Amino acid sequence: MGRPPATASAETRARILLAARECFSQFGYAKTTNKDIAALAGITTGAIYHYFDSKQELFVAVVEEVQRVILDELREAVSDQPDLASQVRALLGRSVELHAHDPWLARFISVEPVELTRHEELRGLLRTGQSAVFHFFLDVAGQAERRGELARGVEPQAVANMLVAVTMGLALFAAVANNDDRHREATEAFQRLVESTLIKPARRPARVRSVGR
Amino acid sequence: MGRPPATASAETRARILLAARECFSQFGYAKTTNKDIAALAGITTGAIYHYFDSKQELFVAVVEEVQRVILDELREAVSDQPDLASQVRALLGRSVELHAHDPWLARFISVEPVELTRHEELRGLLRTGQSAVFHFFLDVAGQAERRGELARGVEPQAVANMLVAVTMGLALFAAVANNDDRHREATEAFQRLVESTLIKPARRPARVRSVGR
Amino acid sequence: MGRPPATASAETRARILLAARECFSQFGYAKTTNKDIAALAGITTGAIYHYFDSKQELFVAVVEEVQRVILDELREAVSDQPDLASQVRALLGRSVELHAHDPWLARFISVEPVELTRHEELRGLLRTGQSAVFHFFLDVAGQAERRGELARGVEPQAVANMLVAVTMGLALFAAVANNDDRHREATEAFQRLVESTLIKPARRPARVRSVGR
Amino acid sequence: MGRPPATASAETRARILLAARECFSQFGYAKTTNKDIAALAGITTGAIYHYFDSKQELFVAVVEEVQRVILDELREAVSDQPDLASQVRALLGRSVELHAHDPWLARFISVEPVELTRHEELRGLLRTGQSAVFHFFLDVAGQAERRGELARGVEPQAVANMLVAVTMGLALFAAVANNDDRHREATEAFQRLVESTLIKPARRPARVRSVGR
DNA sequence: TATGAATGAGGGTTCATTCAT
DNA sequence: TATGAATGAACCCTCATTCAT
Repeated sequence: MGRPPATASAETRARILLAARECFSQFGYAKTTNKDIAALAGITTGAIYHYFDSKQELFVAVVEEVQRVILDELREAVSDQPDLASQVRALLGRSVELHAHDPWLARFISVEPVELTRHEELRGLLRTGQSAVFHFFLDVAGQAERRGELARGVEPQAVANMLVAVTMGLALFAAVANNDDRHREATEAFQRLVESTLIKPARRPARVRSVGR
Repeated sequence: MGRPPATASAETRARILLAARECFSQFGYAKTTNKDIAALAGITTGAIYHYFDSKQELFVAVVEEVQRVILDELREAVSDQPDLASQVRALLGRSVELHAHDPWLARFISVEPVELTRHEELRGLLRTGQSAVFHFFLDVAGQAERRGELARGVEPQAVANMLVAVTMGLALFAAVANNDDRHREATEAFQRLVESTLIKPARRPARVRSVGR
Repeated sequence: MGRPPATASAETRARILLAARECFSQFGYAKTTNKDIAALAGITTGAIYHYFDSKQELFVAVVEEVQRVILDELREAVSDQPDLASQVRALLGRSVELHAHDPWLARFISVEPVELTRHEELRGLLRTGQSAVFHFFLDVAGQAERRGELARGVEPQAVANMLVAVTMGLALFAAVANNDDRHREATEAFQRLVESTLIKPARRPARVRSVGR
Repeated sequence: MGRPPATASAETRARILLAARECFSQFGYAKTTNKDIAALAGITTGAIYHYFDSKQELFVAVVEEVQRVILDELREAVSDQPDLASQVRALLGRSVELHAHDPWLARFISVEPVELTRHEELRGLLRTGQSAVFHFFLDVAGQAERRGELARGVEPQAVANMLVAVTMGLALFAAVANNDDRHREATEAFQRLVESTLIKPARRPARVRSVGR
């Protein structure tokens, strides 16, 4: 209030973070140049270094910010949902909204784990774990198990893994298709799968067989 | 197959393609250097240019090769499967096998669409469409619809989209988790979802509501 | 001295000069950054520009200040010494004291001529000549000649050149060895040379031959 | 002989080393740019990296080469000289010749220790010790002691330190004065000091007093 | 007087690409 | 066919300098 420069400064920093998020989402870490980010933020490349020590640090700052926002969204979405199917529906719904409303935010979460896999320098800088989202899904699946919603022999961990994979896959699909409607369609189809209303039950239901080897 | 005297030249070209596939899978297009590829192929960077006009051309050559192989695998996997659930199981099973047997091949299919999105130069060079896999899944879903396996109001396109998304998601998950067992678990969980044996039916099944907005 | 109410401003300026002297001595002109100097002076880089027009001007200000101080020291040291050998001893002794007491001041005089050679921009800005120290030594040698202390055929200029070279060499040595004791040892050895008490006279003294070509 | 490319390559490498030696001597490590070196060597900056991993490695390569050459010169100069005074004369004479014949080589040895002091990154890369020249002088002084040429109480180490300091000082002087004649004059004056023929003995020789503290 | 945000030029370095051999 | 020397553009980053506050 009484400190305009600090305000302006914080605002610039936020603009850089936002621009970086968009560029990294769109082009990936390696292809994004400081010039891209600076141009989008309306500054020059040198100014970035007043706020972040390096491109690497900027990337992890984006990661940490996005993780925080996404986790808040996810947590809020599942609260008050009575069972797993509703929770998943809520999550997917929130995810679709996010994609429509802030594509770069949503896409970033499918970009981030890949970049962290590719660039070990980045992994080392990340203070928060990489697996925050996984733990969230593990929580959700664990609670479902405790409520007796999982079929016999189904491990919560496996469900969490699957949900992580599907979430990333849908985010990736949204990024690649670049089409909100197709994204919603795909999401809805998955939701029906969860609710067993996608595919008509076969006459003689296939016995559960192991997948793979 | 039918040309026994495969020249040394053809062999070198194959080695380059293989090395490129691995590097692109692991590091992405931008971070992979010609030197990386050459080193892995046991040659020098200059030699690459006897076989491919540019790094870009090399990438699309890998794309086309991988698409061919993958589509063959997928087509073979679904043949002789009577219904959608079995087909999906067969696809997923084959996919898990591929990941275990040739990780770089399998991972490449989750890398490729992202790279094509990021680098428009590459998109322009691709002779085959980017959506070969999508069309394959559309076929599968269309046949299921014609067999009456899809619930009322379910569009085959939506199912295809969802299957593409889930497939990419699982491939991504395999790449990121770098753990064949977790990958299989996640895949199996999804398969149970398809077969409605993952989640116990809720007492009063939630009405099908639209997901998202 | 005669202006008691030294303003805070003058004090800041002095701090900058001192910090600059230390940084330039230690890192040289090119490697020293304004930030280094500002940090050591306890201010920010912008403030430097209230006192000096540029890094270059700051450097020459340091040069001029150091030259003044050093020349005062040297002049005071030689006064009241009856002959060349005593004068040299006095000079060297004072020099050793300076190095022990204010290393950065002393080292600066071996740094300064090199920097002026390397950066012609700096040479142009220097108001005082570069050769003040040389002229001082020329004076000393000239007086020795007039007192008949130089051997036949020895030019005072040559003696002055030699003394400049040795002085710089010892200063350089002090900076590099970073060890006051070794510096004193070396200085003392040179002093004995001047007094002909370092090396025992050879039986048949080598005839004076020209050095070099 | 039968390998022209290797020859051309080695020749380019040598040209880079030579250009680097000159630039580092003239401008110092920090101010010398790769562009300077490349231009002088008649190539582009990128080519430097075919031969040296970094500017730092290039610098230490120059150091090691120059040390080798200089030490060979010094060793050859002192061989066959019967006593310390003659050895010093021979060394100084050779040094003057070097300065006249290859200024950059000679000047580099006064630049090198300073740069190593300023840039710790360089120190870490240097495989050979920094003190090769010092050890050489220590040898010379040690032999003189064993021949009984040093006055009572004179440590060979002190003599070596002094000789190193004087040598560096003369090299510095040559670089700064940029005048072969003045350099020779100064060197000759020092040589006469060694031979006690510079200054006439004072009537009452000053007692040997400690210099400094 | 002093700050610190911002600029812009330039430095070291990488790398796809070319080409003589 | 294959090498590896060489180029030149582009990248990340630094830093002297300016200026609004």
